[in-house]
Amino acid sequence: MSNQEQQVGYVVKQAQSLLRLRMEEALHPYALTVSQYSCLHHLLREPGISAAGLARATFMTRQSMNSMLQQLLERELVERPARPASGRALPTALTAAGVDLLAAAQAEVDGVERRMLSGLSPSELISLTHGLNACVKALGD
Amino acid sequence: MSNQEQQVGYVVKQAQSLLRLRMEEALHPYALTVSQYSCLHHLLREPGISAAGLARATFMTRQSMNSMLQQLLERELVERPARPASGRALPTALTAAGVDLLAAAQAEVDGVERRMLSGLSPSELISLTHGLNACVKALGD
DNA sequence: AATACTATGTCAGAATTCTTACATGAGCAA
DNA sequence: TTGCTCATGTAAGAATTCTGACATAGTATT
Repeated sequence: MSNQEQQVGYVVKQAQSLLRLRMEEALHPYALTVSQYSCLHHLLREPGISAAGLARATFMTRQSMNSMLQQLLERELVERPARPASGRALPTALTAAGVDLLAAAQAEVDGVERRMLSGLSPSELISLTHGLNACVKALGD
Repeated sequence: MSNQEQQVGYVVKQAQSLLRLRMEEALHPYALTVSQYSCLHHLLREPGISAAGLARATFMTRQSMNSMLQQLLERELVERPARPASGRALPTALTAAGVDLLAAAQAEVDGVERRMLSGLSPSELISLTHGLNACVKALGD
């Protein structure tokens, strides 16, 4: 293997790709994509968020998010009011079915994350998180 | 911000998304997508590789890679023989123009990577790489 | 030799996501 | 008030990537 591929950027991409693959496998029984799971996951923690805010939190465009929310609405996993109370933002939240499905799916995804970190000591995990956050900060505008 | 989002998986995704965004910006003047750049980058280090091997190295399907190679062939940045010498694999390599474009683009991308790592000490960088590689290993089959 | 298995390339179509564009509502300043 | 700016939602279309399927070539197995 070429040592150029050991550049940090490549390893970040490799880790993210593999994590996504394992998450896809874990979420398959629940008929959820990783993007859909991320959406539900964030909705549990920030109910009433707008689609645009949700898109920012999950690194998508607001157009893609609205497209995805349509599917989740049809499956009755999320709900939105027909009209905004004020402004244009439509506050989105999980339904009871959405909460239940998320809970089941999250148990699987948590297992994937535990597997990912299984080779790291607590101090190594702290170093990893610290390093990644430093990368995010340095790349932020 | 919810502390659940501080899970390592989320930070990995955040770092990768931001890195991709900065790379897109850096590559825009060269009319290269990040995927195309990754392809050219790997071709420099492993000339004669098959499209399927290239796909594995860049985390895509071989169908997508062949689709992308068509564009790079039309731009005469890469070249492939019309018929395989043996077997089915078509060995792919950079053209002189591909080497030149890659060199210019890589200078920009290297700057992005330096920026990403600018807040890390040498030992922190080693810890980060070590942690990411441990994640990859643990998630591998 | 005959068969099975694996890897590669390719085709067709679907799914996802993005880009571009426009309309609407809120806040702010002149 | 009027105009400007920003954020949100939405629509239409393009671009990218994936899934499923099939044919071919090499290799291994029986």
